[in-house]
Amino acid sequence: PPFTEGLCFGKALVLRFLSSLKCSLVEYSTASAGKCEDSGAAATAHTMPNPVTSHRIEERVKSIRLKQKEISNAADIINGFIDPFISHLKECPERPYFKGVTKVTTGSYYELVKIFHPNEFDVMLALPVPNIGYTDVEDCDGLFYKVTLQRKSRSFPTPFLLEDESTVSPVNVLKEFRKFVSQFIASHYKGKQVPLTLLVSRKKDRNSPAATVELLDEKNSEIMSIDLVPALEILAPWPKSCKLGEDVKKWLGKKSKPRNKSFYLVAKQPPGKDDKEVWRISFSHIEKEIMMDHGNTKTCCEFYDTKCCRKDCIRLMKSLFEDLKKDYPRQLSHLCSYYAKTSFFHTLTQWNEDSNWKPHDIACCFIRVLDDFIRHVKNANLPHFFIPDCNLFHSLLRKDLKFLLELLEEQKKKDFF
DNA sequence: GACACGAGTGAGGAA
DNA sequence: TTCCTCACTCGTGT
Repeated sequence: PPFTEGLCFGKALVLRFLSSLKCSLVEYSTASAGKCEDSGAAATAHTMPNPVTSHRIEERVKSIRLKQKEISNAADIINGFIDPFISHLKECPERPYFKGVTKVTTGSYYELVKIFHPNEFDVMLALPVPNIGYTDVEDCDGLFYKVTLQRKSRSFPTPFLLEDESTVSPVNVLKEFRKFVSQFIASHYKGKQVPLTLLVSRKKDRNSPAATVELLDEKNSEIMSIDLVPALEILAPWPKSCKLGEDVKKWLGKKSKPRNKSFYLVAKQPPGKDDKEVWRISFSHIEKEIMMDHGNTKTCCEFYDTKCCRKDCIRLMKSLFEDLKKDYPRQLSHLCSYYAKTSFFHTLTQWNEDSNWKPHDIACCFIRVLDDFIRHVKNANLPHFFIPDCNLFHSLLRKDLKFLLELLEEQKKKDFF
């Protein structure tokens, strides 16, 4: 998505991020600090933060982790909604076409990298769709697709099709799904005394592929939300433009082999295009697998002495992003955590050895992850992790990128290096 | 073969 | 380091 305003990664912001660690900022200094160096092929020297800053980063990591008690409460509430919802979805006689859905949990909570509070949940409801064909939309770098039935089928739900009886319509699927969610909430909670109010959100992003269910307390304040995303599950091979590079396969090969080779299409349209009947590709399931099985060796994170700090690094990045967005909500409205995640995956691919991510090196590793993100901004190029030719920064305005680059370089000079 | 259920296991927070 | 809880996988029964 395009940035409509210049980004402001000012010194004050990062100061606030660091000062929230309850310590004063101590400048990074190449004179007083050593260098983080990698023993592997990806070796690039990164300036290492001094011990005080390292300590602050370690404390920050501890403070942003989810609390067990909150997780228990949230799991109670969320599963108390999701499980009956999915059962109802599968059994609803009026909408038999939802019978085959499977639950695919995605997003930061289920990737175990959610920070601060367990208040946002993402669940994809995958509809298997055999015998469909897809063609990519021009000028969208392999991110968006049109979906059609390969042959007419009486079993395929007609409410999901356009008048041509062949085009699978994201607008219709989402409309039907949202209607279903609203009806479920109305019927399931009718007459029951529940401490929370549930409603299908109307406030959020109009182009969201989800039916967002908000859970409100007695004062009508939102305490958590669930994004329910209907998705087409395509069992066919991935589109030509999508792939996992050889370096990724080598790195993940020892720990994990993505088991679910299918891919998903969700009802999200490209920004600035008139055609609404377009699907966006999603690899959330693979992203989750990478996040969970991130190690180069099979034993990574399985024992106390094989722990790594990869997940803590993305948690720190997310907390930095959240702090920035809190201070500049309008200017940073288009800055999304997916950029951090994508850049992080590229860093993991380059620094693939578990020895690069020792827990006591957390500060150094975080700087490395942040540095890599800055480099992507500098080059105005952040390739989608699964679609190498798709630049996620493509739609950003040049002047905004230039402005951002200047700020980041100033940032590096003043605070980090 | 599809589905539901439950035991076993891993991840991560708490003490 | 151990214990506990949640989420997930996989085997078993229907």
